[in-house]
Amino acid sequence: MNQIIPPENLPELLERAHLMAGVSLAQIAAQRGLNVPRDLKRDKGWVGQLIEMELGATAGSKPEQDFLHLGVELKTIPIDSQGRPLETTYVCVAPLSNIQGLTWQNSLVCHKLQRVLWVPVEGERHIPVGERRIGTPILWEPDPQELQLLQQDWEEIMELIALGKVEKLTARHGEVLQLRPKAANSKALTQSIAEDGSLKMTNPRGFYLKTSFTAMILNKVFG
DNA sequence: AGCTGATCATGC
DNA sequence: GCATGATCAGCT
Repeated sequence: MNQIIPPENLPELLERAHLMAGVSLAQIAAQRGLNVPRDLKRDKGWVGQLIEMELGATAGSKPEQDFLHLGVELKTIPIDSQGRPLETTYVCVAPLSNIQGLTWQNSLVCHKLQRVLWVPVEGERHIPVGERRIGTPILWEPDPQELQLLQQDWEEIMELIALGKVEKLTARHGEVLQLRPKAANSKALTQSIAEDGSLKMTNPRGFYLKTSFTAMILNKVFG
């Protein structure tokens, strides 16, 4: 497969992203020589990886921003016909042990969300995957209020994790950031802190942005 | 109808 | 198992 060179600077990345606006996923896939899946049931990350490829993101599973040299994290977000998010947005894995001394400022959530390039994509299931169109990209940096909301939720969630109450945390905690399972299935286990401070095993969790929060981000641009 | 918990693919 | 990319789908 022909590799696309990573963008050298931010304007170049934004130019590439803007050129994709209005284009269908089938068109992009054809350029990349890829088949379009009939649905996303077994290809949940397909859209995101397609957009990554087209923008020249360095593929990989490193816990870092997609464009580290530009300080930009790339997120595709499925939207309905009115431009509202259809799904929450996965941010990163949540640390459940060895978290002493971890602060918001040096957390992975804070680092990844410093600057995000949102690429909206039509996501309603009645639209065939190939016919779904890419929308106008949005470069977002959290404003002080958004940062404060994120930090507050993060600190509240991490505090409960530190106290060994991870099992008591549900997706209902947090205003804008939530903790949910993130694993192959519910049998996956990872180390976490127990209430007595020892270690135990629990299901891995991840941080997700709630749709009400990402809806505000998209609305700041499109109203 | 929206949300929460569960799940799918892939490369170490 | 962990981390990437996320969406699925049953339940409320």
